[in-house]
Amino acid sequence: MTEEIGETVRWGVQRRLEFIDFRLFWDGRFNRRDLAETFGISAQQASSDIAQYTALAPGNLVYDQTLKAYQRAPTYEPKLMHASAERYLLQLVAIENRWMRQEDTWFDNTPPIENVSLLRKRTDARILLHLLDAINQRGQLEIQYKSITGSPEPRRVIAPHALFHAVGRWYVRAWSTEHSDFRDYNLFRIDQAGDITAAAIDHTLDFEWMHEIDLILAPNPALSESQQAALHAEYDMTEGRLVVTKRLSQTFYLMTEHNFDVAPDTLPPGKQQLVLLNRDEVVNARTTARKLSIDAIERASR
Amino acid sequence: MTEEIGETVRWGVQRRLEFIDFRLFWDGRFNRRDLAETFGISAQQASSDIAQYTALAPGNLVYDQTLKAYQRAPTYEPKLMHASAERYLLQLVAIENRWMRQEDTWFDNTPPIENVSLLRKRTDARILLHLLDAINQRGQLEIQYKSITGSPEPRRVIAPHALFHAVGRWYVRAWSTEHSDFRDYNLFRIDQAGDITAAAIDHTLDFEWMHEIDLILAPNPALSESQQAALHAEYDMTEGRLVVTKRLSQTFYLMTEHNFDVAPDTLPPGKQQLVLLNRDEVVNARTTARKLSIDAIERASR
DNA sequence: TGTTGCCCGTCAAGAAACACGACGGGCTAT
DNA sequence: ATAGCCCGTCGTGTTTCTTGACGGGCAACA
Repeated sequence: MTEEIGETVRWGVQRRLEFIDFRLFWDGRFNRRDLAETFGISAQQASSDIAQYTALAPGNLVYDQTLKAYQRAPTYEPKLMHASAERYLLQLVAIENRWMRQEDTWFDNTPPIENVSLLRKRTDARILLHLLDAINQRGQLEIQYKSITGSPEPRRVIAPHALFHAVGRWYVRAWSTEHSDFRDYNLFRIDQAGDITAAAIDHTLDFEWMHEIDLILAPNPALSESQQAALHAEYDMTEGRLVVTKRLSQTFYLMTEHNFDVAPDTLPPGKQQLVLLNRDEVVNARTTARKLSIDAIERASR
Repeated sequence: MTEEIGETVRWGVQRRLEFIDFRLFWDGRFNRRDLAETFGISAQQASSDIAQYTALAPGNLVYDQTLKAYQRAPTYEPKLMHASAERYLLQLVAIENRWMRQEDTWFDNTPPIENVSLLRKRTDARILLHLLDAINQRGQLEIQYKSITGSPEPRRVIAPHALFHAVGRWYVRAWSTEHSDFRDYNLFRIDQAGDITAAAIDHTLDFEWMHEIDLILAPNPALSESQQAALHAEYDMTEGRLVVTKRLSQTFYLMTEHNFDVAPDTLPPGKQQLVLLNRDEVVNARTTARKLSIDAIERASR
């Protein structure tokens, strides 16, 4: 981004030109005052920035004297920002969920937007920090964990090696010294994290994580023709098939999310829009990798 | 953020001090070179920035001559950034999904992180732009829509008034002129958007959207004691209950997401971790609001 | 029909930030 | 021992920005 327009302009100027482009794109209008206030510069400097932007992209904006604001022109073309709808929407959700503050973004009036999911507990940044440090240093640390499987002892020592996001939750993949096993820990359930010490485990022995498999998906044939066609387009399938490559340990979450773990005809087809064609292969590969991993760990510790 | 430390420092300097804080917090280390390159400033200027940061927070960083990098000191306390774990994680997902570029963030080496969900089609930023303009102008526009219900005519004229996110998808709430009805349209399924004209509908007649209801949730009693306790903590319940207020039209998605629309004992309790205690009340309120809305629209159009 | 207020723009002078060049010190690898 | 790369600092000149002053256009108010 910094080098695209000209090497000559400084970083701060570049950001302000980008701001103009951002506002024109999303809001369709902005003020000299907006520019001056969000960046803490004088009105004169803002004027000169606007002049500079106009020189770069003459057909992008028009000053409306009645509205007292610059407006997006019909011939507008984004010049400095690469508009990503997902990024924009993501920021709005982040604002609504109080993950970011509106002042930290460039939005003026946030459009009417809502997030329907249930708000779970916030993840503690310091705990995440400890986990990341442990991953980078290949270390282990003690955590306090509220298990849903009902394990009575909340304190465990784990050696994490990766983070992942599945079904709306964050997990850390880690070696458990108590269970002599690689497991997934829900970040929301970790209450405390202790100091980091050296870990003895080799993470490449986590075969369920290291090995990947192709999941072959298709629209549920119980759906109507047109419904299947809509899914075909939404998931960008080729010839009625969608092949995604995932780590073995992560296939579990995809199967949960899309109800592949429920027997057919138990649920209405609307709740099983996709079917997993090679389900047995996936499940077998997962259990096999688990066995091989346990054997390899056993051999390594001897 | 801009005003917290000192009114005297300029916006650009503030951002660079924030960058130092960011890197110390998440990576635990940074270089003078990192600072100079990400902001396009000279090494000398970077040195002076580091000196300024050190004056603000003396106990936060230590220069390690062997590593040739500044390191996070044990007494580190965040000074300029308000660390939000969710924001951090969100950015990493955005990078992985190509919604943002790594150069646009302040990350050095992104930690091992993955997103397990199926990648759906990208939302076209220009379509989102048209929808937002229509919402702001209270206008209507023609869209091309791939319906999953199998409607044969893909072109519709809608008057949108809000966006929302549910179960991993984005929807627009809009009046449909063909159906004389307020409906939800999946953003992924909108292929084209036409020009905006004036709309004739009053959005306050969308009773299913305007009216809210309390959903009373509890852990599934079929789960074990400790499993219920874990859910209690994760959702921050009080006395075994979680009350969330949602718009009537949005309750549908929560019921889908948490399988409240499946009869009890059909699924294993692990797939119905929460139960909706006032399910009948919610469903009745929804259908009643729909009837009232249709009547009111009919009266208004006479 | 002025008057006020709030936009915008521009010219000129001084302050602040920043770049460039040059120099010195410390560590590591060859 | 030499080279290379990291850090810091002292000058000097350039760019950016601020402050102050002035003028024009539109809308709301008496």
